[in-house]
Amino acid sequence: MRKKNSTNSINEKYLHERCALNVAIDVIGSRWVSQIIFSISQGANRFHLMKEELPNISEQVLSRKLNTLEKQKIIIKKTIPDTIPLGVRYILTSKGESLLPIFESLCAWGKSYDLGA
Amino acid sequence: MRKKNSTNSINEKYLHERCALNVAIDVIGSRWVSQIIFSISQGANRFHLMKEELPNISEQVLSRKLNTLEKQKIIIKKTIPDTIPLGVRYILTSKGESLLPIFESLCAWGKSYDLGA
DNA sequence: ACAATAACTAACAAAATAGTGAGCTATAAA
DNA sequence: TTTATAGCTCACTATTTTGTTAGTTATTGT
Repeated sequence: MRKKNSTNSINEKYLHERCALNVAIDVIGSRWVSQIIFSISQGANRFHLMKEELPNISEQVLSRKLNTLEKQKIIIKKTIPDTIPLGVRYILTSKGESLLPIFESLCAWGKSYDLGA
Repeated sequence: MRKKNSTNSINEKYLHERCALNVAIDVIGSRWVSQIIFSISQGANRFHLMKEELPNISEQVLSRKLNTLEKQKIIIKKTIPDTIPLGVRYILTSKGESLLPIFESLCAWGKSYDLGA
């Protein structure tokens, strides 16, 4: 649980108010998140498919990240009718989709950085 | 100190190898970092100027972030000759500069997200 | 002598994030 | 009846990141 009045929280709030850049970074800046969004965009849009795509993630962590992304309206969770056991599909919202080109820029940046350029 | 063989570290490495996007996110995804880079780009390129720009940051944290950014070759530290006490100026490398347009995209994204669009 | 400034670092504590292992619901197939 | 699948959640520990407090070096101004 987050402490509402820790300096940590206060600073987070300060940065969010200072510039929306910090809001964006708090959304995409934690582990697995960008990879999950990318996986969904590539069709790995169900829990078990993501587990295959990201073999090192634990179910608990995957579940937490998906819940957070849902709260942030980056993804929407839809149950798939008439499936047994009941299936769930995750869909990117337009907000989520609009991150994809930014991910491409970051990826390109990271590649040239890796090469020491 | 980081533990080299924690699952945490192993997963970090896995993600870096998987896609350079994750490298980029590890660079810009921690607190204050984007704001520091932006401040330098705007001319707040000395320790005491950054403290003014970011009144809530502690000196220890600022120092740590600057050292990390230097190791990552995002910034370069230069002493200013003939200043007393000795001044230090931080300069963005081309790698650092090339983050600025990405920050703008993220900022724009964050703004529309804030508005609930 | 003492305070002030610039630019830190060290030792530590607090908070937050990431990961572990078990368990749950429901159905159906072997 | 046990096992399997899908999609989780709970209580917990480990690890990492953030923040706190005090102190350092060197020089000038009072």
